[in-house]
Amino acid sequence: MTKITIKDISIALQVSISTVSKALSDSHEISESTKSRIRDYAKANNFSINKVAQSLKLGRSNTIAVIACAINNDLVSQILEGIQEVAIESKYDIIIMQSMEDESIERSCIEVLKARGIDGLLISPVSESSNIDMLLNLKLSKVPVVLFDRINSQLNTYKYGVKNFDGAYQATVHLIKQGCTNILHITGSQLGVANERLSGFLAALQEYRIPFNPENYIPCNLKNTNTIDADIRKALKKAFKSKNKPDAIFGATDLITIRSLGILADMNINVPNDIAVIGFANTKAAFAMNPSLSTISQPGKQIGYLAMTQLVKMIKTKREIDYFETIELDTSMHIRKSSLKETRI
Amino acid sequence: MTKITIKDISIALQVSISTVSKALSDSHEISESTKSRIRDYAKANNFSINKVAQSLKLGRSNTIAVIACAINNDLVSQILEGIQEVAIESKYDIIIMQSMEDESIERSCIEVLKARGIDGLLISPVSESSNIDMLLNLKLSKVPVVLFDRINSQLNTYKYGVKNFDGAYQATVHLIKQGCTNILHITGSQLGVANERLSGFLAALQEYRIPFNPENYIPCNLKNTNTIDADIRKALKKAFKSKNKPDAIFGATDLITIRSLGILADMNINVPNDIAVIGFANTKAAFAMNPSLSTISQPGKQIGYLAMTQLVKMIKTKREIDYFETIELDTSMHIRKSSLKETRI
DNA sequence: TTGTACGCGTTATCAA
DNA sequence: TTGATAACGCGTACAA
Repeated sequence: MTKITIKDISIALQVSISTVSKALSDSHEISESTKSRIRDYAKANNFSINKVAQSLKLGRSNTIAVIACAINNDLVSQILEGIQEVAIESKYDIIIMQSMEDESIERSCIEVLKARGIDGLLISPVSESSNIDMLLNLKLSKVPVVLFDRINSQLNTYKYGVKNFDGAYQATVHLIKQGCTNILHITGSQLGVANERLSGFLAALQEYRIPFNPENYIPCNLKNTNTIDADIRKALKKAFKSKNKPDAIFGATDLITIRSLGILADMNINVPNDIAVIGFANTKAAFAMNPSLSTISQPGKQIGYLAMTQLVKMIKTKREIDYFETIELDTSMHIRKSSLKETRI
Repeated sequence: MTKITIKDISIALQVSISTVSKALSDSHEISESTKSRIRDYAKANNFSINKVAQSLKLGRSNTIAVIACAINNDLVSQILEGIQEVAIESKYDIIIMQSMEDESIERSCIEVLKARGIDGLLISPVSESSNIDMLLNLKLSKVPVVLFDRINSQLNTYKYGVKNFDGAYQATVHLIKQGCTNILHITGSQLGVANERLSGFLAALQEYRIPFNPENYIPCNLKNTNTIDADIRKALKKAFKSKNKPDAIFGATDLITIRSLGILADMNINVPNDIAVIGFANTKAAFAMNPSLSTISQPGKQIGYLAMTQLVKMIKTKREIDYFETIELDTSMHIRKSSLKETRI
């Protein structure tokens, strides 16, 4: 048994190819009787339409693509959930790809997708300027592009992310209100959202008249867990050797914050009493940490939902769009045990 | 600027379409001079070939698809890494989809992929018998299918997973050697790999002449974290109220084990002294738990690598294959603090 | 070395 | 209500 086409059906049923085509798309031009004959035969021989030919003919594929830097984190999976929800309602197929934080992989993803004729692209770019040319080219080819999460790209289009400044500010204020005055900010050296989070952190310090010690700014190499761990461990060792020991950590990402917690446990440093910990994180395991991890979390599913909804809208209104918005949603703070000084309970 | 085709190039350069086609695929039939003229023009106008038309013509798409039940877990992301590695060398594009543990979503994924003309499919099926008909149909349409992770499907093809029995056996023996005799096995009610893991668990008990208390078998509803948490919490409460309290937990999955750890912390039950914990898990955060989580982990990347390599091989040798293997790799045990009774240190 | 002509499977236009 | 035909963009015999 091999693939069967509408031509095969037309021969078997002694009708024309166009009749079959119309019947299968439930055209009003075809009588109910022939429609059902054709449908029955199609089902019986489990015919499935050749979408490749269909795409070629129609000039659209009913497919959108998502390019994320990595899909092995909770924020991205939550975003994908939101995207899928819209996709199912709106009957779009989704292609998921990961750029692995690498501009050249990102480039080849975009190339492949362009060649494959997607109807729209959702992307969280590797960096501020990565593959701008390609994305621009897509836009010019009438393929709408919407950004999510990493919304610092120079590309002019719709962007969906969160208020990184505010989230960082709130987290820092929370720590300060716990009595912390010597807060480490562990972050990434080349992270798109790092600047805003740093700004929020600094703003909170300033607000409460807490001097900022440049040594407390700790950028890590986010390449992999080994480099992250090494950088964190080194910084913590140094910090705890100094005269005025740190009393809190504000982590800029999921991974940074979680690894910090593990390293502290390994160093036998008590959290939250010796040092409080809070950080940006969407992990579902925050609750399962010990102490349970306080987090600033992002409305991942909603980001995906909104971004995809906008993309679909742009696909359907083919008209050229020159007006764009950047939507920054609120983060939410989840205070658990890791940032609650026990004297305060 | 809109999309440009080889026809456009042929007109601009005053050559025939076929010359352009041949030139772009570096045919020896075309002179170097025309080749470079054509290539230059193509690059200058950032031409990208229409893969839809190409697929239609060639009858293949140079694309393989991966269907996982969910991509928000470390095992799956590691498997995807392995797959991507092979894909990059062998120049295949990858489409990733998730079935969300739902047979009907799985079905529509397969339908879409079949219609879209993929060259091969890697799938971790929702259940033992889910969509067997569709997968069989794909195979009969000469689209090779390779299974990974959930290799209990009735489909007859290559399958790549791990020795679940052995992994469970080792974990249980480890607990027994720590002095545990009243071990809870928390698992999933409808999990493809659950039976083998249960068997390994029971075999270890029998080996060490430890009677099995049926109450210690705790199947959870894996639908979401709420149902999992509720089931675990209920079971733990009950177990700790009984005369002979449990002294260990062997968790069947990532999520189960991690949630158990969190719930225990929440119940103020000391791990590992009150109760030791070990479980199947590939999470990178095991280290960051407190106590750090002992795990049985799977060689995810290798599973992906091998499965994809086999798939590519099957795609290239178009010949009908009727001989298949099931490859079960070794798991590895990582003993951390959660399963080490302190009296033993 | 280059060009002509056909077909992949589908939809759409127009005629019957 | 149905059918013949052209076209989507590309690759490939075959002819020149």
